[in-house]
Amino acid sequence: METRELRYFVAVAEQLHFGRAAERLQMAQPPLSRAIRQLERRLGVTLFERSSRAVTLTEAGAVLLREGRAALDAVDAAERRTRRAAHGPAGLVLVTKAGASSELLPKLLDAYAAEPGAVPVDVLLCGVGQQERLLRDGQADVALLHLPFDSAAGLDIEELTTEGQVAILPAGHPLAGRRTLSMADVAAIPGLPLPRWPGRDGRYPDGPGPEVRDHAQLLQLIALSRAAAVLPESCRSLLGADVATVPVPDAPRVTTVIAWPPHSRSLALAGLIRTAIRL
Amino acid sequence: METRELRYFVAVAEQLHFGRAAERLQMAQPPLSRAIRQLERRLGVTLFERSSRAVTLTEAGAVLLREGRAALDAVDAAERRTRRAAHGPAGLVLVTKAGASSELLPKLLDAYAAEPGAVPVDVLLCGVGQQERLLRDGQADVALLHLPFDSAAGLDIEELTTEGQVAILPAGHPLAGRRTLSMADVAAIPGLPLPRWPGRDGRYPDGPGPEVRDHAQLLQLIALSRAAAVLPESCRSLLGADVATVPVPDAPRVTTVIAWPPHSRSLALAGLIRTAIRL
DNA sequence: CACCGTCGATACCCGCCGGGTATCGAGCCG
DNA sequence: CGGCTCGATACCCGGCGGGTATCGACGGTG
Repeated sequence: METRELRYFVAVAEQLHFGRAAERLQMAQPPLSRAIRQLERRLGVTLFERSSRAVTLTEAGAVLLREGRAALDAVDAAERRTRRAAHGPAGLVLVTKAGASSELLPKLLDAYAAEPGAVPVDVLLCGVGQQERLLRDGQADVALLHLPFDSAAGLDIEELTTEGQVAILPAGHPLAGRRTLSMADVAAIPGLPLPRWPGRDGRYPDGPGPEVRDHAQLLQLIALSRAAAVLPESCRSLLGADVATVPVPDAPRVTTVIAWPPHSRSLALAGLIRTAIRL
Repeated sequence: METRELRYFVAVAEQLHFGRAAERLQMAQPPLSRAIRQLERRLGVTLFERSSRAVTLTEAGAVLLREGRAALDAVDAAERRTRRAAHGPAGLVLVTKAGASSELLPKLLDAYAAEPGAVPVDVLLCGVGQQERLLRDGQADVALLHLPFDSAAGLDIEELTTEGQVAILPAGHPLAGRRTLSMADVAAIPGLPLPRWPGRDGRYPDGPGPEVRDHAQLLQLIALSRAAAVLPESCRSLLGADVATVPVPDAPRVTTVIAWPPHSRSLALAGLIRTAIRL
């Protein structure tokens, strides 16, 4: 299977529409149809059920979509890492969620920079749930993840810290004076729904809360009395006076881990991980 | 980057010889040279240092070799898993080292077969160190690994059992009567060197012992008084009267784990793993 | 019910690129 | 200095990837 065929397939499988997929691929529709047919014939597998009104994935097609995305990521990673190995021998890219680990990250960067043989570290801030993909496709070398929110499947990890969670409420809200709250309390606050985060596939679950992509967005909504949230304690350091925090003892504890792609073979990366573990 | 280019590159990088690589790829040498040049131009990276006497990998080339192999495995896995999803909706392939887990494996298979909704499980026995690759390129769904010998990098695992190790000696050897032996004792037996197992890259380390690929081979060599070995206790069940065992308390304990590729989404696999954990 | 719009499939054409053969040229050897 | 090895270059050809034009099946609609 050629990567070109895989890219075509993924485009059609995501759009479920040959015309739009062709547009996205900057080509005409007939050669795309033909390429998919050829792929199906070579694999000996039907990937799509087509009618003139709708295109749907078969079971095998769903498997190829998932596996094919991973394979394309691996190819992209190979290309990117090769380019980086050639041009700058130096530099690590660390990715984390915008607005998370605001205490740990500067400490880690400072401590690592003080090590002998440290290389420059670029920090890449991304939306929720993007870290894993950036690691897998070679745009980043190492990530800070927060279990159990992020998935560390297929990555090597070391645990760094564990912390409890606190409820974040608009300043002056009646419940803001409470000593503690339970998850059930927070979920049931009238008029302040919990936000909806994007799932692994980038889609949002159904529900009443506002859709959010990062912490800045969320905090603004809370300050505006449009939402409440439960976040790790360390978020407190970047909160303003317009929100209040209340401990939530029965919320799951959050573990911050440092994660990297398996089989990484870089002295610089090993040094950064060693520094992180010692913190 | 197309997979064709990657396959060409990997062939040349492994042979370090354009002529032989072309032969292996069943093509003529000039188009191969041209393809590699094009790849280098498109990446903007020199992958090989060539002289008319020798071809060597650059640093960037070494990166592309490692990453490219992983990417090709991912593409192969996508193809194989798609075919299997289409043709037989059923069946899991479990891979383990020939001659290992001889007690655990039948128990696991029997217990799983008794579960409601169990699917047929094919058992694939392979040489040492091959399991990880078979999982990654889609030929197998799940593996039994033995830490710390096997590497579980990039796989999801659950621990099943932990056991000590015993020395395996020819029957009648003077040391066979001892209550216990230390690692140092075993390593220093005159005339009975420890065997050499293949490393991650399939090559054998230098040293005096015989090169072995699986346990059957090893046991035969021990019976012939050509080697001694230290193996997990559970190996005892498949030993004949021609060898003797002596516990080695200071040998590292061996953990048997069940391992599977991350992001696996199969009910059958989940059932097998659940059964294994309950054992 | 006939008309039309949508959308994937088919038919057909063209130019590029991947693969072939022949040959060159740089090193190392005897 | 001749000959050998081995990668690079030159040149040719056929297939395939991509384009346009068109068909045909299916629904929605006046």
